[in-house]
Amino acid sequence: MKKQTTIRDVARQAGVSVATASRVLNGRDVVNDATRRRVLEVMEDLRYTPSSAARNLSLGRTLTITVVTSFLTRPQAAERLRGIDASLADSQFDLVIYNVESIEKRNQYFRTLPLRQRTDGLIVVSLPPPEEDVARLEHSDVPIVFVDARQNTTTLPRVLGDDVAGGALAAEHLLDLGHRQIGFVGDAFENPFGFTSSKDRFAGFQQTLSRAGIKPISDHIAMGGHGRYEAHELAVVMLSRPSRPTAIFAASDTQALGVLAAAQDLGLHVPDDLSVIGYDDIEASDFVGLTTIRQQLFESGRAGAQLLMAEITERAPTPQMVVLEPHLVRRRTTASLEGGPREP
Amino acid sequence: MKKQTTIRDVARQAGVSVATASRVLNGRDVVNDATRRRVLEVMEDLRYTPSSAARNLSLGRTLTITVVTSFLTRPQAAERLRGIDASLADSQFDLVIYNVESIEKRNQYFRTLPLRQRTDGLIVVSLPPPEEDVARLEHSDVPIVFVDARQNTTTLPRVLGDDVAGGALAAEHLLDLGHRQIGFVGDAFENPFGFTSSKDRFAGFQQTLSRAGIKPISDHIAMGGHGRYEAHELAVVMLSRPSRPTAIFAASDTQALGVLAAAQDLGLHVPDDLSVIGYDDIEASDFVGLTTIRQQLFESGRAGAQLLMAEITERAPTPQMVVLEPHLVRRRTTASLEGGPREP
DNA sequence: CTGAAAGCGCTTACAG
DNA sequence: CTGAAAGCGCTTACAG
Repeated sequence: MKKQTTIRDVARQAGVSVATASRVLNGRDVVNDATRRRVLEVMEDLRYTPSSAARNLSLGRTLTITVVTSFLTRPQAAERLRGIDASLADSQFDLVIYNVESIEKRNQYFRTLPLRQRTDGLIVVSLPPPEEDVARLEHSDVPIVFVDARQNTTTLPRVLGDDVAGGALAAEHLLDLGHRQIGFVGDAFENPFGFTSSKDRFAGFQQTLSRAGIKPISDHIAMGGHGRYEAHELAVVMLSRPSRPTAIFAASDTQALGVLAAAQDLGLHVPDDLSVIGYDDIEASDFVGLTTIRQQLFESGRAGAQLLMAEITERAPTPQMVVLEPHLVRRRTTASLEGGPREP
Repeated sequence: MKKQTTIRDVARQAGVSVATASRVLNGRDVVNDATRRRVLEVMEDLRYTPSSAARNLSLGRTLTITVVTSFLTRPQAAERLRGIDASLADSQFDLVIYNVESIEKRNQYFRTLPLRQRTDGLIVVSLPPPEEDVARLEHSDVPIVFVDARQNTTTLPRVLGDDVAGGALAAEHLLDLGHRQIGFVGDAFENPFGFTSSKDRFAGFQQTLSRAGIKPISDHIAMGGHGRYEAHELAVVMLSRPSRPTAIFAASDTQALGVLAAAQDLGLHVPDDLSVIGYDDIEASDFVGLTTIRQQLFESGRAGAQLLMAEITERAPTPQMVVLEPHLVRRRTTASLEGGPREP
């Protein structure tokens, strides 16, 4: 660990003041051309690189954007992150990531992160803040943007998918195909993180069915953990009953994959014996030909980062909400009730 | 943007010097108990949070670990990242991420990152550094660890999977099942990033076949981009030839999924008409029952982070190499040549 | 146990 | 166009 070369070393070697060296470093145009060249040369020779800590302290900013997200490896989170990254790639900001997989971690971050002068902006992905932290977050010195984190009491800028509309889309598609006995497999509505997607998707779904005069059958509604295996088991139970549904809407593609596995176990052919539609459009869905409702994941990350950059550069709080519409992606796991795919 | 409250505000309000306030902040035990309590109380009241920039400058470190990775959303990268994150979660270090999807970005990062005093340590994931940067990286002030980045000329610490052994495992499995006509679908050996996994896996595979007295048939070797669709097309061509192989080893699970799709297109039943084995064991492989060679992705990230932390805390360069062994994961896409699965 | 003061490496208003 | 100097907010050896 040899001693760092500082701007002072550069200045001395180039025979100028540190002020001038700093000006060259920052590309200020007031510097004499010959001087500038000399300084740059010395920087090159000395392999000088500025200390970001010193610069940050002096400038009062960190040149850092922080993302708090959960379950980094879930395809949804990874894709959103990529959207954020893409949007920041050409900026001068670095991306700091906090991955949260427990309530304790979440609370810790929400409590310490926006307060510390550690970052110039915060993007919260898929983590609704606990009620008691909302006020603090709103009064934070640091601009904050929520992505896919439904929080009704806040006026902070946020990017949301319309889960209710997406659930409705799924129901419409199945209704159009002639289905009347339609099951639902999703996440438990109550969960420690306060995720609302399953609940909202179900709401849109249920509403649409009701409007079509279809009453909910409790045997056709199953809820559990957000995993393929949990969904698999739930679906096996549902599909083993005498009056099984002819179609199932799963609150996520991951769960839909579990439903497909259950159908296979039971010797039910998809889509002839059972139609299945998921939600998200993750990569695996394309692999297996799963019909699904696509969320704009990458887009949501990008939009969130852009909102944040606007807040940072304009220094004006611009509370707003961006809603990204879901779309139906038809593949091979849904079909008309009479058999054989049919255009709805 | 109200003015930040600093340690000086705390000191004044508590009636102590900033030195004492700082000692309380850092949990130094030399402080009088009553004083400590008073200071802590004031910090609470003022909602004081220390400036990391100032602290970093004063301490000469950044409390930051930087990860340079590529293709963040590929399941391999995401899982490795999670391993790193898990290992860092309880440390005081923050995780900064650079996602690289072009050669230009890669070069830029390799050139500027380890030089700047921006980070306390660097983990390079899946990105072999260009030859001309190796020397600089080796003499960097910042500890560096490579994960899954094969670089023969460096002595820097690194974590690697044994791709040659993995390729051999795949070949052995297929040989055990009685196959003799075995195809390969992988990435082009030459690629701008210098990825070597496909090449190494092929080497181990080919070696094992040779030892069994099987000569390579050029019609059974296909290489292209790292994508499901590219692999799909290559496999269709290979499987349409009169003398098609009875088994295919794909250099990645993603490509294996393409091969499975090709088989389906051609009406070939897997595993009766064709055995398929992949590499990686990504989540989707479990979904579709793909037999594959598992890499320890999460483990590799964790091991890399641990090596780095050791270097940072011990301040001693401890060049070493950790090799993670691949394992065969048998599922439903490989079977004995005679038909029907058989224990090898 | 506590305080005054120097120092970390930069930036920038103020003079010249 | 350039320099001397103050300041960003913290830490820590040095005295007491």
